[in-house]
Amino acid sequence: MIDIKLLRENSEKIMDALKKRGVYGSPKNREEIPAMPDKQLDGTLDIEQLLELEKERITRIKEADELKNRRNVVSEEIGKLKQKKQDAAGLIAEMKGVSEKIKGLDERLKKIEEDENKFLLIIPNIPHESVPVGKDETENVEIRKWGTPKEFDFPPLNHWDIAEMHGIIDFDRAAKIAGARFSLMKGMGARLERALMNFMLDTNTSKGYKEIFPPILVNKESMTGTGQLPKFEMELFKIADPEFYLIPTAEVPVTNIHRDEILNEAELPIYYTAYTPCFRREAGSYGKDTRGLIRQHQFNKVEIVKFVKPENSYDELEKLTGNAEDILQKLGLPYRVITLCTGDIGFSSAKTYDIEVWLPGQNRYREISSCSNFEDFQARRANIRFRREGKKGTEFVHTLNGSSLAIGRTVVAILENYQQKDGSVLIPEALRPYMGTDLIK
RNA sequence: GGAGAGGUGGCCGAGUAGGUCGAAGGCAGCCGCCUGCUAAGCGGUUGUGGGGGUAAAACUUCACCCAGGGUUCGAAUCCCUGCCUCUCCGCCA
Repeated sequence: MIDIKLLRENSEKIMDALKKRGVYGSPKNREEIPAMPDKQLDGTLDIEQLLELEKERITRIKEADELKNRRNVVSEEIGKLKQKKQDAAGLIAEMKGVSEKIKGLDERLKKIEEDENKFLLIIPNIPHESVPVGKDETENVEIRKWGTPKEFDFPPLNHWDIAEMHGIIDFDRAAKIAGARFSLMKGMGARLERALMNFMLDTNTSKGYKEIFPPILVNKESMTGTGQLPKFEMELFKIADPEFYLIPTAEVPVTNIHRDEILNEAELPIYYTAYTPCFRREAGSYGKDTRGLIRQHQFNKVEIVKFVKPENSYDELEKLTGNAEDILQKLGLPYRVITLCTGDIGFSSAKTYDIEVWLPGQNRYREISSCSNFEDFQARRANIRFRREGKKGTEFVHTLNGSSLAIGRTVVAILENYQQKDGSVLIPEALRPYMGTDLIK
């Protein structure tokens, strides 16, 4: 959520920044940027209208506060009169009218605040100045590469062919049990999934991340806190009765650990790592990645989440991205890091690096991790603050998170990168203690 | 699922025949004083959010005693709903 005060004082700047990500901010801007993609456009977003509401809010607060003050003073008088057994009927009658007015003003105020909130909750974050301006994923910028894609002296197979060969992933039966976009891991496949989970958690905890195992069903407040709601309900699985949402990433429960809390400066930074299953509707992705493990309704992921002081958050983003890269390096998987441009960055993020792993079966890089700095966007929504030593008042923390890594896609990368001519799959050195073998054959 | 108890400030804990309660008291914290050090002691101070005000403060006002409604001139105190916690019984991984 962006700061209404900031918006009040810098509305032009903010609308300019939003334009870079393809969000109009005001209907009059619409013609100025006709070439932008429409995925983030929202006809209801009108910041000028919001500012009008905000003006009225301030006026109504003044009116209501004045009346409330009068009521407080007079009510006290009435109390005194009554104690002295004196008549207060006139004052009571007057206050009856005052209370009616207050009620009306408070109702209007409540409506204004609700409307403002609806607006604010669907305005995306402002991109950081270092984020390249661009309209969509074609304008993302590669910033570094690690490793070299292996040259095969045979045509490399897709991971689903390799998996089928060894009977370690059973998509047909998964479809029978649940449906499309589910997988059934068996034998060494199941073991690989578990080995990766432990390897990633161990690697992260050895770097000072505290291990968390959170709820994977969460309430609406948590989903709103991290930014999934209200705008992206269609992408979530929801349980109707009682109402719960299945998390699409551990980011949600783990960031919400400190919702509505005031932390001490000395506690920061806080580093968490968590394994969870993740659930996504993948609405609108029909026809994309229909085979294999790449796009599933349920997948496993190890996530890292940070709560930091504002002045450190961009350093922390670099470190966090480096931690995710380290997992890939330890596994010997070639990858590249890209900076998402303003048109491709996520709703809540101020800056995002995607890490893409090389997949020989697809002959291209595919996203395996996404590392973001949300600055105070989530903290403001979730009301996560801290108090500086010796200073009064509070500030919002900055939150960050990144996958380290998506486990299903890591399985894909290992199967495809480590396949051998005879169909067997070598296990990366770092994983052997967890697998108890060096080869899937 | 059945039967009860309860949710007050960083913590503990008063406060129910509604009236001057943002809330007694204690602890912890902070600032002074004092004792050659420490402890004890003395005085003061210490919440969050919104509005006004200011260069920034000071200052001022409104709201907040789980949340949301209601009754009333006036509610931490009364009524309703929800959420959460705890105890007992049943059931259960």
